[in-house]
Amino acid sequence: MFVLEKQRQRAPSARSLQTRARILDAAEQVFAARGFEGASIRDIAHLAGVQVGLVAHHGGSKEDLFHLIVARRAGELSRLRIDALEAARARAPLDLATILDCFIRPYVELAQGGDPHWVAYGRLVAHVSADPRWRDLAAECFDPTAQLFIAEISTLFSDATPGAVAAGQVYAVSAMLAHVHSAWRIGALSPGSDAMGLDRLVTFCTAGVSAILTSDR
Amino acid sequence: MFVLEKQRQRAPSARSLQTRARILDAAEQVFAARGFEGASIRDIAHLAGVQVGLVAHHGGSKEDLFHLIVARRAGELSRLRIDALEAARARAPLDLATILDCFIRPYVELAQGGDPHWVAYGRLVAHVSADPRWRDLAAECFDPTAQLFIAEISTLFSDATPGAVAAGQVYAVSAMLAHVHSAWRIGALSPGSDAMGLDRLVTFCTAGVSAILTSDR
DNA sequence: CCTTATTTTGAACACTCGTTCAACTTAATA
DNA sequence: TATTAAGTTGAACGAGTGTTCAAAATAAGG
Repeated sequence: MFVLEKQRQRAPSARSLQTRARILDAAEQVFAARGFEGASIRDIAHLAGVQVGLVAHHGGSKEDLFHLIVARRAGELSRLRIDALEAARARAPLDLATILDCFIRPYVELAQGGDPHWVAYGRLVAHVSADPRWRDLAAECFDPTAQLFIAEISTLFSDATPGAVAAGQVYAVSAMLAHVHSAWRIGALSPGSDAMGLDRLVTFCTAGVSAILTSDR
Repeated sequence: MFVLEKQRQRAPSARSLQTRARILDAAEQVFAARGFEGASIRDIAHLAGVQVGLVAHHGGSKEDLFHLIVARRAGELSRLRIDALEAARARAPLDLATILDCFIRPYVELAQGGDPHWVAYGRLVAHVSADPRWRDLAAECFDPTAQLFIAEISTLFSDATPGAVAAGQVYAVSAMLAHVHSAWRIGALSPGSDAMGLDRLVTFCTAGVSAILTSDR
């Protein structure tokens, strides 16, 4: 899984870093649009404007590249969620709605926002979450933060089963992904911010999780 | 999309029907396990024990075959859901929990039951629901029944926005799929029936939908 | 500036893919 | 039973796949 790279003897040139970024961005777009199997290295190379061989040079194997892309923005997403949680905690004692809002809102706003990078990354997260093939990758990139929120909820419902809290989190995450991915099913979605739908989603998740955790003891 | 077949002049032989069934069953397994892109006609042919050419003969193009497989059991799933709804209506006036239970329970029990056909079909439904590529197919196979349940919920919450009811349905379906597909994330799942987890799922969905529809007016 | 590590090219390799089809076998119908 | 529609085989087709690599271009470090 992890091979130790040969140590560099020279700093990478600016052009090399730029090319690498173009390849990773292209991979992000293509993986998001077509999924892992549907994406091809040649599509990625073409979108990045480079030769096919360069993709392997900068991204390793196709699986390595996918891993790289998913891990690249996971940290920032986690940071936004945790920052939101800490900011909310500084304002007032945390309740369930606030905790779930801090977890859900950053993802939805990024995935539905104007930045194509994050829109693509949002789809990528959904792919990773849906396919058991990426179980380990999801565990590596997203579980730590999810565990943190689970712990926060557990302190709020101290007599709830750990399994019940975990179930609530999984259901909430699935609803969050459906909110972004299956928006067309719900109705014509106004482009740009859709705070009203987001509030509705948080309402749904809060009530659902609350019902699970108060009936389970 | 639809080409009219040349009219048959002879009844299909028993062997032909048997072969066709083996191919469709094999396709169901392979599509479910690997997704549309990941599945190969050769895998399907090998699992069915036939030559690659026969798959095209009985199933048409790969996309035709996928369509065929998804549509094949959609009717029975719908019938189970609608029968459950009518049986419940005959017992007592319908409430939200009962309506959602009638929609969710047949799918979960089939997808988690002992029949490999339905286990595979459960994964297939998740694939179709997750990928916007199958938007029309999902609309054809699953929307009519979903609309029926949405209408039932709407009569219960007469002053709720249609969009809010639809959102609740989509969130509930996503939680249902996550319950079956991401069971490993929630915890070690006891093999066979898991009625306790199913009740928890219905509790979650009922509370979530109820919260949406009573806060939205 | 020179050396040489690194990046980039361009092409090839060894597959797998979905689809097609002539030839052969099976079996429904008359 | 004879006819012949339908089912089945086995192989090929062209296109596309991820990956590899020698050679050329580039640029960092001495």
